[in-house]
Amino acid sequence: MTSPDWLHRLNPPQRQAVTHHTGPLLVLAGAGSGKTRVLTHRIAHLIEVGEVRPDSIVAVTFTNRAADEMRRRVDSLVDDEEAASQVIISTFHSLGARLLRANAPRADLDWNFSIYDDTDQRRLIKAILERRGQDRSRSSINRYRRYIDGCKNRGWTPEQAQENAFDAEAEESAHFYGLYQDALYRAGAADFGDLILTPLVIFRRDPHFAAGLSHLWRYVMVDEFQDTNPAQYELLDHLTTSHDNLAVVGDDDQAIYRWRGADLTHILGFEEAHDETRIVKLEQNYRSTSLILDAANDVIDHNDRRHPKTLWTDRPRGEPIAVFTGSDDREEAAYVAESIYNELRKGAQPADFAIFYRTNAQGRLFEELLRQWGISYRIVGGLSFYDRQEIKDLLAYLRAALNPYDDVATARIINTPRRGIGDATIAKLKAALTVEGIEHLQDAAAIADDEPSEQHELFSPRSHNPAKQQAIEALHSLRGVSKGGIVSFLQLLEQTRDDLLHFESLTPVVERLLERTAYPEYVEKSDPDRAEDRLRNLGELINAIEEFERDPTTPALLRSVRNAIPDDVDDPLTTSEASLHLRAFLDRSALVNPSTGDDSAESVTLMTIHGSKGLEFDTVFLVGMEEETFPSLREPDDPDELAEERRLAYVAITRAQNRLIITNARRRRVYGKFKTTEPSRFLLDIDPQRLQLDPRSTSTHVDYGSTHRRSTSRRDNDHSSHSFRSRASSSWHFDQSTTDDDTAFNQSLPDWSPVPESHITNTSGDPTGDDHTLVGATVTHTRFGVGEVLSVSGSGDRARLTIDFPAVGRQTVIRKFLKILG
DNA sequence: GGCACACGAATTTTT
DNA sequence: TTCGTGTGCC
Repeated sequence: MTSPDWLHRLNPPQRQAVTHHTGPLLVLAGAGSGKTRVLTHRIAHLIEVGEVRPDSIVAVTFTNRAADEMRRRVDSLVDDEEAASQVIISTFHSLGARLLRANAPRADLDWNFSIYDDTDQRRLIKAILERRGQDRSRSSINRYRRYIDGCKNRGWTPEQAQENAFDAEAEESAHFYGLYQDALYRAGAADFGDLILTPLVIFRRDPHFAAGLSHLWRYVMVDEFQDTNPAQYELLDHLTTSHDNLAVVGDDDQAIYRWRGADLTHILGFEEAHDETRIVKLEQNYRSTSLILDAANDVIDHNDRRHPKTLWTDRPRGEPIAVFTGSDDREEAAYVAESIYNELRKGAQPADFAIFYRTNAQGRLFEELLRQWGISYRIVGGLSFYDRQEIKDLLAYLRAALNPYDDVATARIINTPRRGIGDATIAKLKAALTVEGIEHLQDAAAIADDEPSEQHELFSPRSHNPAKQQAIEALHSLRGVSKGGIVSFLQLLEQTRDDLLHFESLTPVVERLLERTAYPEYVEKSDPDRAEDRLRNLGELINAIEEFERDPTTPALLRSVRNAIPDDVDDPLTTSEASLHLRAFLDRSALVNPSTGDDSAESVTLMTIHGSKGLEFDTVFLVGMEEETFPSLREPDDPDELAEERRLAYVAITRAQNRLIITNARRRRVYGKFKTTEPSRFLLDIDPQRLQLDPRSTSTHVDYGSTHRRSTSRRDNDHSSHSFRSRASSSWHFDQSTTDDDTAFNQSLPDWSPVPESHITNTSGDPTGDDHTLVGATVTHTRFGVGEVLSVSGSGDRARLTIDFPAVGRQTVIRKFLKILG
């Protein structure tokens, strides 16, 4: 077999990594050094040169986005389409889910087990605390949740947790972990941690099983290896028992998941743990200008305990890093929005821009301001589509139908929409769960629905305990609305199960469910303000299901799920076509969260820094660079925590290809109250030579950048003024050709009203003549409603219209976001 | 049983 | 600011 023609396009170390087929391989890949490139090319090389079976290659990532990206690139790189599709590319969690789905009985799980996300997890913990009469405050729930997750990340079962508990508190927590695990078991459910831990437990118990799997999957690759936690690490160990073909790629400087149990020693000690490890260092950065790279190094240099490496680039020095300090967080956001707006006018593409913040909550303001400037954006991460109330409700119905043991799902929707099952009734149902033979809410509901005589026969002999007897009688005593509600609820689930048996596709099942529950009507009545949005979400869920069923990769997925079920399983709810679809879809919805907003390439990206890892953008705005916000230190004295925040800053900076703009604000609203801030130490770590203060900064804390040292320090004492005087520089987003920006800012900054018109007309570089024909027209806007046009600047789709909306007052909106009624 | 209201608490980061 | 929880009333 000859070398593929793409081999010469790789640099020497990349080529070394790609052509290394067997034995352990550690690729230390600096930011922007072609990490994904190496992984995908190595897969192609294994197939095309090594003549390795494609289905013996497993590539594991941490995020779905990374998995999707890798899939896309492998597909385009490998000539043989069929072969490419057989390579397993998956996140750790999806891989775990897949293993469990195919081997549910080994873990003593029902085929239809549910996957609990952290909301479900919290609800379950709360239910246990409730049952035990313990404190069920949020902090208590979170404490247990953190503890349990921590154990699972370490690969500890409740027994191991007990063994590792060295004080009373830990013992108590470990005990609770056991109770929690029992409850999960009874609910036929696995939480996220179990997706890793349970396969691990199977492997430990049955090494032959693990060995068999490792014979099948002979080439294992791991992306972002620095983020593996001990459980994942052990899982990899089992998967490679019969060989040591483990290729890991990572960068210790980009380890940002310590809080999720990631352990840096895995990558730092890989060489010692694996004999004859081949180490390849990728040190040439192809992404960023040298100045950006230097700034990143300024920040990361403060960390010790790193793999020694020097990242270099032959790219030009590039533009200085712009720094802007707003007088408050709103001004900061306005600055970013305006800067992007100006660049777009000059012909830049929205997709070139990204805004990175430390916490999701910071995104809101940027969202608002971008919308005001008529810039389309998308938010990646944050509350996911599948986290929305209406979506979770509908999925809970499906889960409760598929898995009657799933009490968290059942409890969620037993009275949603309202059907007369109130707190008192639910308390009666829960009270009955203490009786043997009644394990689940749906059992209890069924007893309430039954005739008393039958039940007495069934349960009386066993429950002499008067309290239990009483619990059952309480169920039987239910009458009227409550009883009716229970009857219709059970009927609803039964009908849905029936549909699952009789339909080939999931779509009609869900449509009929929506109809039967009258959920849309419920939304309209209970939440008229947001009804439109929420109904659209429900529509999108149906679309997502349809799309899933149409997806070309779905049949293969379904086949593997179906094949895993032995022939002697004849439960129709497990084997029916629609239920197969449902399980696969639920798994996916639990593990994948799509971005929200305008998802086309035509939008600016907003995300947390964590979400940005692995991505690159022409221009990056790194916002909120203040102490407490970033770094955000829970334990201010914990050096490890600070080191991780520093790596986070490093990740953020190295995402930028050509331009980096760092912003912060002098004061910021936290919980609705203003707090004054200090600049981030990470900003101060950057050599001022590389920075350039944007002259529009209304104030600044310190001397960033030598050019402006004098003028800025003077302004330090000038907190009240919003004007800016220092205009010496021509930073990239400052259009010097405009004449009265000063006035514009002076007018616009003191009050935080929508950006005034004067400002907008000023920034239009080449006025094309305003389209006044629209003045006086009636228009509608999706958010603001109907309004009347007061004035227009510009023409065409991009024209900016100032409109009087009776509902929200005066707003300036881009033409293309409006519908003109006449 | 359901609703409206007031109060208090809370935020990293993601599968 | 926004969320969830608890209270009191119909």
